[in-house]
Order: sequence, then structure tokens, then C-alpha cells
Amino acid sequence: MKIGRDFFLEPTLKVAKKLLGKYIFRKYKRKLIIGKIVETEAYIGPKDKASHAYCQKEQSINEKKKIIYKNFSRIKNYIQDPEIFLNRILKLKNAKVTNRNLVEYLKGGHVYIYLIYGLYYQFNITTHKEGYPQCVLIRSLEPISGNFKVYPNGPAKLCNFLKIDSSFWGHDLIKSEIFYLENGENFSEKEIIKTKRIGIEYAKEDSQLPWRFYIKGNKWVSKL
DNA sequence: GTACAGATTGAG
DNA sequence: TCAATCTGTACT
Repeated sequence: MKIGRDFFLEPTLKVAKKLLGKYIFRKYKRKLIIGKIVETEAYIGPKDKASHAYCQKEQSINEKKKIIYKNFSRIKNYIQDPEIFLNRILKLKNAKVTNRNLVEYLKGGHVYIYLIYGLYYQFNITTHKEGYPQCVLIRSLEPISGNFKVYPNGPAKLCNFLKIDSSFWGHDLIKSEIFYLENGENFSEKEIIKTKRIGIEYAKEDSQLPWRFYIKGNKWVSKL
């Protein structure tokens, strides 16, 4: 069964754990690529120093508006009332808006994908209510169907496996017929390993938060 | 305008 | 350990 909107509207840490064991379906060239999520990380902006929505210096309202207007055509299909969307973002403190991270402010169930190091894509799913920049980074999949020569055991590698790129920026996983999630296994707290997140040393004390989750004993969890 | 770091990866 | 080289930020 396809996963619906409500699944993604819950608190981000809960969603990050619930996503373990769920299936990602991707229709590509008349074939179905399937992967089971085995590793995730939560990013809870704007208070989380590791989040793209975190800013040390407050961004001006005019600068935020400029970026939202500039990118409006890219997100207009995913919001109901532009006025409400704008006001929610503008009243949030210490929240940064960029051309890249704007989709993080959409309600749960949308795709936040971006290029990192000029080479690799990172696939995140937005969580929580509209106006709050929170998401879950999908770090590793267990391949169920697809090209088994392309290992999906890493955040960039799984994008290659799923054949997704920046064209999916903002994509709605709930309404989509070509890229969506299906229900799968549920894991208890003791079957879920919690560690600090990877590669975010710059986030100071927040780099130590236990917001990375993976299925205990699963061989497809990414290597460090 | 220029410099630099980053939610990574595979090769050596 | 390093290079691949895009995007955002903090400087000049």
C-alpha cells in the first residue's frame, strides 16, 4: 500500500525511524526499481546547526521574499495558499531560505534533492507541517529490484540506483505515479541503532545528536 | 569578484 | 589520503 501524507506530517525523528523498512518505488523506462530503506538521518531546522535552514546571522525579510518569489514557479503546485506559506516562513526565527533549500519548507512528503561536492545528489524527504524546514536524509537502501551492479548503500549511490536527480526537486511523493513510497516492515526501538550523523563536524555540539538511524544487522547500511 | 567548505565517493 | 568540481557564504 502506498504511503499517504499523514505519515510524513509527524515529528521528524519519528518519521526518520518509521521510514526504516519502507519501500521506495521508482518507475523508470517501463521498469520498476525498488529499494528498502535501511538507514536515515533527521535534519530539524532551523535550530539544528547541521540543517541547511540554519543561519547564524538573521537573514533579512527582503532577502527571503526575493528567493521565494524567484523560485515560486518551481513550488506553486505544492502549496495551497502562497500568502500563508510566505507568512509562515517570514515569522520563523533563525531560518535561512536559499534557492536550494526552499522545498524544505513544504509540508511532509516532498523531495528535497540537491547536488553536493559538485558531483553527487542527496535525497531527502520533507517532514512535518508546511513552513517548518525539516527533512529526513535517506542514506542507504537494500536493493529489491533494479540494476544490482549499482549498489544503493550510500546517500549518493542510492540516487544513481533510483535514477533520480535535481529534476525531482520538490516532487510530491504522495501524488506521484513514478516515484513514491510503499508500506513495509516496522521495527521496534531495540532493532534500531542510533548514532551521531555523518560528515557534519562543522555543526559543533549538534554533530553529536543521535539522529542517524539504521536497522540493526542489515548489511546494506553505508560504510563509514 | 574571489576564496573556501561542504549531509560523498572510489581510486590509490 | 585525495581529487572530482557545484552551491552558498563570507570576505574583498
